[in-house]
Amino acid sequence: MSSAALKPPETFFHSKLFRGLGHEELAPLAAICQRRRIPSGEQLIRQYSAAQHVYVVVAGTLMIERLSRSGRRQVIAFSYPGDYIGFTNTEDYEYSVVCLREAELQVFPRREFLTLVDRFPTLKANARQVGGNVLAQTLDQLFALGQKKAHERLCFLLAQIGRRQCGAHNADIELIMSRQDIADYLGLTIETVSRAFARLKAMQLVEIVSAHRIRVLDRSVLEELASVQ
Amino acid sequence: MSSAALKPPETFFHSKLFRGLGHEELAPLAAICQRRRIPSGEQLIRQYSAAQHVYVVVAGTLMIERLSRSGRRQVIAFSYPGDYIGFTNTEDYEYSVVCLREAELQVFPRREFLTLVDRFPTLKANARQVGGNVLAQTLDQLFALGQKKAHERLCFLLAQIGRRQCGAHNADIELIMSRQDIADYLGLTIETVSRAFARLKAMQLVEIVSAHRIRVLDRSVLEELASVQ
DNA sequence: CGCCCAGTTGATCATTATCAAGATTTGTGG
DNA sequence: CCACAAATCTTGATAATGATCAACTGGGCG
Repeated sequence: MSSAALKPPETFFHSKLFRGLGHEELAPLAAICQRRRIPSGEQLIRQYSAAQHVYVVVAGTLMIERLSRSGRRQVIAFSYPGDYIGFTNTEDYEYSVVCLREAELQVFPRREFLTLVDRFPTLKANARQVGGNVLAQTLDQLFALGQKKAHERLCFLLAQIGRRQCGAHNADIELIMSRQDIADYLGLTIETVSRAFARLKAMQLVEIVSAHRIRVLDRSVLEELASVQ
Repeated sequence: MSSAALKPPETFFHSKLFRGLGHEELAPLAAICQRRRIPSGEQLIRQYSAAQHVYVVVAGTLMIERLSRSGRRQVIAFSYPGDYIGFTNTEDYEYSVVCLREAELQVFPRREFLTLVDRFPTLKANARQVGGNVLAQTLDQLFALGQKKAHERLCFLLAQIGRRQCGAHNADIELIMSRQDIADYLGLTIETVSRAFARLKAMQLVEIVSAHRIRVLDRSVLEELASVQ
């Protein structure tokens, strides 16, 4: 864990949170920023623990999930580079965060970070927008779970991941998470997820290169089935 | 629509948003606050319209919903006195709001309201908490839709309404919304909702006084089935 | 009074879950 | 690098749950 104060500010450019900021804003941010590397499989945030930090994903993939006493699990989101994590308004985190693929994160003490958010209008506007995106994304997922069939929900996830990693080549979708993770994200079982993949393949919407690599053959139909609008 | 500037500040006390505020904070709030009465059935917010106002419910009940192009509907929340509405971080509302029971609202111009939020730390803390509650509530609903069976989802709604109106007598739950509204909130059909009621009755958890009045007979079991923790 | 609408109940169908078996991938040690 | 074990994923058969279609009930209101 080394201070990022010595790092060039370009490392901040990965997130919407820091878009349009000048050196006078980035410098104090860098001053309170630390770096953290999380190996795959490790937990970053434990549900119900005190919310002391805000994170920005620089590299890797993480999964946000919620467990109930009865042992049921709801996956809330998959986090990619540029996403922020832990920006809750409550005292405690209401979810756990685990690392799916070795990740690198920027770590900010929550209180100091919020102070800077208050001080810099651009940062504040960004934070508000990013916070709004989280709610919007959750509402999308809510719509998918409430109104869509299994194969439509899977399209919803594929389209979402496709949009996220469109910076890469736009042909293949890489599924870092397991079938169980997908099932718990979509409110299904692994068997139903597997059959939903088979169905999309039969519909010639996708080609299943491997269990974790999906080639989209008809993006427009995929988007149509995925649409929550 | 009359300005609330002339009204006594007690009318503000209904919402968490205004808890702990002194006169120096309430006065400028009152200065930008207007009152609005909405008749039952009328629309307060149209999906995708520009987010220009923030509302606080003083009386009545409203329903927040989202419609897709394909005609499917997801009900997102039912709003009771003390709740705020429209406090989005995006440019446009991503949902519609309709009135279920004649409502009275405080109306604040969004921009001016946010300026005051910035100026007053207590108000800011309150706004943050309330905003956090919305996300928390949406995550609860997400868990219910993803992980729970029909009768458990119904318990989730009943427990939620029970908590909201517990200021009243704690015996009966009044359901202002229709069975279709409940169905679209829980991601079910009206028939399944009806059968879920019958099941809870058979389990002796509730008594169905009338279609819109439910007597809870065993709160602890109801809460257990409703629990998302 | 009788219509209309919301809600309920019943019969049947479709979808998803569960249980079980096989296939494939991944990880590990030789 | 291969072989084997373990874990993950897929597929099949069956059961449970919820959706759909249809008929019926009951309360509110002209």
